[in-house]
Amino acid sequence: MRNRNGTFGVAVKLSENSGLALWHGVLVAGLRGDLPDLTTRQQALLLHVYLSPPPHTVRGLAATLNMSKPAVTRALDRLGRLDFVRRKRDEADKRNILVQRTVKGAVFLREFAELVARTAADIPTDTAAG
Amino acid sequence: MRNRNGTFGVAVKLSENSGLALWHGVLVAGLRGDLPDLTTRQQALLLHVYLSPPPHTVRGLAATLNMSKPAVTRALDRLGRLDFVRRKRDEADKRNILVQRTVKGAVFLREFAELVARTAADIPTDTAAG
DNA sequence: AGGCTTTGTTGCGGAACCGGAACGGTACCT
DNA sequence: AGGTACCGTTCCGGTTCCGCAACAAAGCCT
Repeated sequence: MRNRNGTFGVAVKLSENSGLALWHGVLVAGLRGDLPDLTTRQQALLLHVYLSPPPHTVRGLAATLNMSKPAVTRALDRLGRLDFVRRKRDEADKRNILVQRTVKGAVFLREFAELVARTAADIPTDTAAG
Repeated sequence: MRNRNGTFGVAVKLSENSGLALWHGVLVAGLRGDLPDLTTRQQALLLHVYLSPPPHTVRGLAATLNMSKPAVTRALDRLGRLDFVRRKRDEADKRNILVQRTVKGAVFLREFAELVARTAADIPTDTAAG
């Protein structure tokens, strides 16, 4: 079965109500936990850097994430302070900044992924087939 | 099969990587769309009101969502301005205010749920069993 | 009635965020 | 070398958010 993004695989089955419940559970668990609370844009940026193929430039991120360049710069500042992401000058074109992953960022995302999976496991499927 | 929350049903199967991909996809789609961008706490509050059984008081919400009372009040102000939620004095104990759902809020949440489901459908399962 | 507790709201200072515009640094082009 | 285009950052003004503390209103209790 071919998915819309062009890859192959079995689609994740998730009914609408389950999706809401999942989102709810993860958000609440996130607020309880001591993880740093990131802005929606910061979250999106972080995930995008880790889940989309490089290279990631400021301008590119701003375009695909639909935010202004200054917003991207500031988000990188914050994520950099948290050591979740790192800036590196592009030696080929020294105007560009390449956003790179870090070990600490990978650890954080793995923990977050476990939180999502754990939350999902607690949600009963209402109409299952989605 | 009994879930941790006490209800019955088949658990949502979601591998860790799929969870991250889902979160990423929804966040990015949300930034692109014209939906009002709510704070993490505002999202959590809204979802909690709609997915958890009433009654919902300010103090109760503050406790379960782990945020200060003023933060709840202001979140209610914003969600109320958006007509996603409504305040109602508790006639039994006039100190309390009961947070109630609205039609517009329900519509918004349904659209959001569809977005989640649609995004999930595009994610190939990597190791399927979660 | 008087005092005490509880509930939600508001004031206040501080911090974070956003977008538009201006800026320095780099690349390209003639 | 000079001019132009592009990239990321910084500056600026305005908005939003947060928590703590103080507050009015309502209940409770003797």
